[in-house]
Amino acid sequence: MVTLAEVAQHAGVSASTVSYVLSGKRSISAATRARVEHSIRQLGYHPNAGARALASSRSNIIALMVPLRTDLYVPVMMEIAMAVATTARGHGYDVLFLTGEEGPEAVRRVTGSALADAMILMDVELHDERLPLLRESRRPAVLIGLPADTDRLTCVDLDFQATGALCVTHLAALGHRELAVIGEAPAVYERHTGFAVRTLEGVRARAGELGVRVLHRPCEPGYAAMAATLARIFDERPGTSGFVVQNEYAVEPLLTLLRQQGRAVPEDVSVVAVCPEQVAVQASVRLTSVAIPAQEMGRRAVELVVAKLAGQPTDEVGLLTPELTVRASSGPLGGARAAGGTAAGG
Amino acid sequence: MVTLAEVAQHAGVSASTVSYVLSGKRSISAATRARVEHSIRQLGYHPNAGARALASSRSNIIALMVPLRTDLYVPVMMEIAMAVATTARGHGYDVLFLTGEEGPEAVRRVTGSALADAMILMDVELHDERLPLLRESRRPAVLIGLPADTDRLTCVDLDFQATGALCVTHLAALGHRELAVIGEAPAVYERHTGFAVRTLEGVRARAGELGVRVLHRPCEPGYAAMAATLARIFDERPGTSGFVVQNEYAVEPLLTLLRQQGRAVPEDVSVVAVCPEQVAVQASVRLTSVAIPAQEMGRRAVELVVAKLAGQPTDEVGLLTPELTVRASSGPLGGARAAGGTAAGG
DNA sequence: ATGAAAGCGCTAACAA
DNA sequence: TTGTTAGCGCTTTCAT
Repeated sequence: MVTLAEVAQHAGVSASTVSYVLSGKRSISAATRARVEHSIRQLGYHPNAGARALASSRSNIIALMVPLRTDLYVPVMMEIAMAVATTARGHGYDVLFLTGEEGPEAVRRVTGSALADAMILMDVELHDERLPLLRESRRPAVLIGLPADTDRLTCVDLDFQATGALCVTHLAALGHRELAVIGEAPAVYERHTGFAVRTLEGVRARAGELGVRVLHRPCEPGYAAMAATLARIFDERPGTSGFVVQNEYAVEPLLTLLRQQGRAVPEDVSVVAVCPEQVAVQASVRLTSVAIPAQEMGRRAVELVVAKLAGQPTDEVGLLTPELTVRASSGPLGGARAAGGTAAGG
Repeated sequence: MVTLAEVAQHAGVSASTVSYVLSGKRSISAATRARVEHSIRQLGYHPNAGARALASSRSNIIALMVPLRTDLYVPVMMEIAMAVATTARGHGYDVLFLTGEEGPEAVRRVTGSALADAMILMDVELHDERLPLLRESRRPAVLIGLPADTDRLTCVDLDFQATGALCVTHLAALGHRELAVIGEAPAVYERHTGFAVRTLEGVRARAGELGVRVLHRPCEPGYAAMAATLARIFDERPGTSGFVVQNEYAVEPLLTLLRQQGRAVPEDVSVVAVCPEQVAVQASVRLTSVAIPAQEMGRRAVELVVAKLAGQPTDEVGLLTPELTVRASSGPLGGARAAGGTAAGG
């Protein structure tokens, strides 16, 4: 293994000079810098990560805790993780991949051993067990998701409350008075996952303001579960004409079932989804949707972490504003069928 | 930060004793061990990762390179990554999450800096640029996927050649003589991804042996692409009655389109998928499928890496035997419709 | 069964 | 602008 000392000798300078060429923490004459850089390249030198971490007490590693659970939509998790990794590399950091498996203990282990300089946590629950440890620790942390108490915590998330409200506003404007929310799997609500709960709050608040009725039904993935859920909804509220779907695994089953029941989308029934753009666009009916900005969330989380590591102050909570894109799955209540008819607005 | 020296002082022993209690590399009297362990717990000591790595030249980190691309089915990548992470933790390793973005350079950087003790690579291409570097490097590496030349390389993968053959055997046994393979996106073949190419080889070889015709069509994700692909297939080979689908994004579009065209599954057309079990079970028709053992692959990769780190010899190539599970999407050619009729075997 | 001490390769004062 | 040097916290020989 090539060491810094060897580079120094090869370039005919002292070790510290090499170190400073690398870190840029003091000015170096052009000639010296050139010689050192040449030696570095020629010898194929890479600084030893452990030694560097020990001497500088900085590992240049950001830990990312991803949920072990599989009831959330996996591509979103992955997209966030990818965005975290690429953004982190752009700032000179590597990413340590931790699963939720270890639980709160992982926080202790990683901060205690100085394995990582900072942490990013995904899938935060409203009353997450890891938060007390995070607050104690003096290492920077950023949450992707919003817990109940954000005191001394930095968070990034889509504004799901606004998202829920936005969906209702859209459907109400089209004349729909009875809405159903197809939600995540029951387990997601049972463990009080922030985004699911907040969406619902947003939906209910806006529905109250606009005087529309809302029925909420969690839903397991798959066709069978969706069929049962849908049957119960129309049983209980036959007049339901608008759906808000926050469950990627339910989107296609819902569309297929509606089709089979002879309910045309969007002529008879409108559907608005909260999902990644790819899902909305590739569905069998192009979906009116609020996109989940997974990349943006990952990117912002890293940028906040990096800012904190640089000692810059950051906001506690950074909520991204939802944007609703109208596609083919929503239209006015009682809108015209097929081509030709110009639908009258609600 | 609590250091080993502080623990030693607190327990009234020397630093080396504490170190040996931690590593178990020499025998310690029960009394001493108890005192040391008590001090460790009381002080909340965690060994400093950097110092440990420097002194032992082992970081206890395994690097995992995941593809940046999004044309492969993401949940499989994630499941592998999760399995790698949890298995690694079980062996005392953490996982560094690298995206393909950096390319071959990442291999150099990670091995050169001693950031990781070993590497696991996903999404290996037949002639992968990273392989020469891996062979040079004296650090253990395991590939998930099978390159063209496996010399001095350890690989884990599903036996996709056998998988392709198995699908054809199943369909041929049911009497189907004209098959179509719905493949991954064109880009996957263009970059010579091993698994896609090998499946096709297996399909063609077995088809040749059994005298059935095969048409292969790559397919972009989404309904529109699938519709076009399907039209071309029936146009070219109207007698097609068996489908092998190796593209998770195409499964549901295919089933929906067949339904819309009035082709019943499995009475008119049989479908066999190569996909994760979850996809097969949750599809609108429960799919006869060969499961992709993502967890098993991740787990085996780590176990191989750990064995190599321990200096144990390992096989070069470990191929998992595919298993075909018969579900509702495949049946005899010209099989009976609906309930009642007992289908005559092919 | 335990201790003492020499590094591991690097960073960052302190000196010049 | 550059060099000298004292650690960073741990592992591991060498002693005892």
